[in-house]
Amino acid sequence: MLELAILGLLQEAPMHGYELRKELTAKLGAIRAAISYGSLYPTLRRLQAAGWITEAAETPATAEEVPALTSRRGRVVYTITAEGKERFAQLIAQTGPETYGDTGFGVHFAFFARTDRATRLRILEGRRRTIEERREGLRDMLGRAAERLDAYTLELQRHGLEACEREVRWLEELIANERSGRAPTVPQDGTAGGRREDNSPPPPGESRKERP
Amino acid sequence: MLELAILGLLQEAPMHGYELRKELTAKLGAIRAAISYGSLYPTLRRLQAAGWITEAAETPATAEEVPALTSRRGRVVYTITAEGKERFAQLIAQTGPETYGDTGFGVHFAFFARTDRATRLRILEGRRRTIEERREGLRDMLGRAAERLDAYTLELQRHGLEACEREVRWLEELIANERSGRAPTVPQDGTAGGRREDNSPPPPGESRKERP
DNA sequence: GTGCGATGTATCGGTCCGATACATCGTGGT
DNA sequence: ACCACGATGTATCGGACCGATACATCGCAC
Repeated sequence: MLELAILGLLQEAPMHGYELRKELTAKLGAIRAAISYGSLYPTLRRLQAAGWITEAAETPATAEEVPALTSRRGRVVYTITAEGKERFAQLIAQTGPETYGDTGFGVHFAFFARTDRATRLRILEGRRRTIEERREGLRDMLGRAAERLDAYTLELQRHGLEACEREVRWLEELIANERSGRAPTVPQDGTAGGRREDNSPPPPGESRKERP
Repeated sequence: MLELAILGLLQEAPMHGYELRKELTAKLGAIRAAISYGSLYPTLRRLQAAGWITEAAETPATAEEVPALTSRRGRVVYTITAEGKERFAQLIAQTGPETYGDTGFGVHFAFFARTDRATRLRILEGRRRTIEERREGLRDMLGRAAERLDAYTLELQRHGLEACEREVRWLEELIANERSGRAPTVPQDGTAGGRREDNSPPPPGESRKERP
C-alpha cells in the first residue's frame, strides 16, 4: 500500500522523505493517522533497489545561493522513473480482495484521479460488496447472538453497523455518479508550476464539475 | 492489543484456538476483519511462556461420551491463570495514546463491561480528544489546502470528516451516559462455577431513535 | 545566548497479516 | 458407493508496518 502511495505522490513532484511523509499524511489523513518513518524509509530503499525511483542527494543548486559553508547535507530527493510510472499504473489498475479492505480502498480511492473509470467502478463495487457483507455479519450478530454479548459490545456493533450503512449509501452515490458520466475529476498532473509536463494516465474527461 | 483481547475472552471460558478466533471475530467484528492465525498462535505461545495462560491437550473427557476410536487429536485448550487475570486487569486499566487509536479504542471498548467507570470515562474522553484533533486536521485541509488536492481526495476527506463528526457525537452521548450515574460497573472477577449467566453491565444506549 | 520546536535522515524490535500446509469430519450430490 | 466440499482444527514463514529512539541543523522567541 505504501509503495502505491509513494509512487503516486512522486508522480506529482520529486520529494525528500520528510516532505513525502507530510504529503502522505495530508492525502491519506482521512484513513490512517500518519506514516511511520520506520515504514517509509525501508520502503523507499526497496523502491530504489527495484528501480522504480532514484535517489539523489540535493546539494549543488548552482552554488550561488549559499556559500556552501552551511551546506545542506542529507536531504535526499526521490524521483520516480519511467519504470516506476509503469509500476504505478499496474498497481493502480489491478483489483483484488486487498483493494477492498479499509486501508487498501482508501489508498486506491485517493488516487482515483489517476485511475480509469472502469477500474474505479470495479473498486467501488468491490468495496460495496465487502461492506455489505460486513454489515450482514453485524446484523446477524445483533439479531441472533445478541444475548451472548454484553451491552457495551452490542453498542459497538450497533455503531459499526450504522457506519456500514452510511458507507454503503456513500458508495451507491459515488457509483451512480461514475455511471452517469459526471465524475468529480480534476485530471491534475504535476504541471502546477509550469514545468515537468507529463501525461496523466487515463484521466476520464468531463473535467471541471464542481460539487455544491 | 491481541494479548488484551485473548486474556479478556479466556476470562469468560477456556477455549481452543479456532474457537478463540471465532469469538474474537464476533466481539471485534465491528472494528477489524478477522484475526489471523499468523498472529493468534504466536501470541498464544507468548502468553503461555509468560504464564498468563496454560495450554492443555483436550482428550480424556471421561471416555464415556465417544468410544475413543475417533479420538479428537489436536484441540489444545487454553485457560487463563490467576497471573493472567492480574495482567488483564492491569492492561485494561492503563490508558495512553495507543488506547485512543482506532484499533486500541475498539478493543478496550469491547471490554468495557470489565472496566471500572473512571477508566471508561478516561478512555472515552481521550478518544474524543483524538477524534476531535483528526477532525480539525481534516477541516483545515478542506479549507486551506483544498485547491492542492483533486476532487476524489477531497471527497475522501469530506467523508472522513463526516465520520469524525458522527463519532464525536456518539462519544458525547456515551460520556453523558456514563456521567449520569447509571453504570453499575460489575467488577466481575472469578466467574466461579456457571458460565452462561448474564450479569449485564450498564446499558450504554437507552432509547434508540428510528431513522427519519 | 539559549532553549525549543520544526525540519531532516535513519535503525531496531516487535506486532500483525496473508499465504500456505496439513489433517479430520459430516453432508450432500451423482 | 464414492467423493467433493466446506467446516473444524493446528501451525509456520516471510513481509508490511508501527513505535521508540537516536542524532543533527535551523530559525526564532525569550
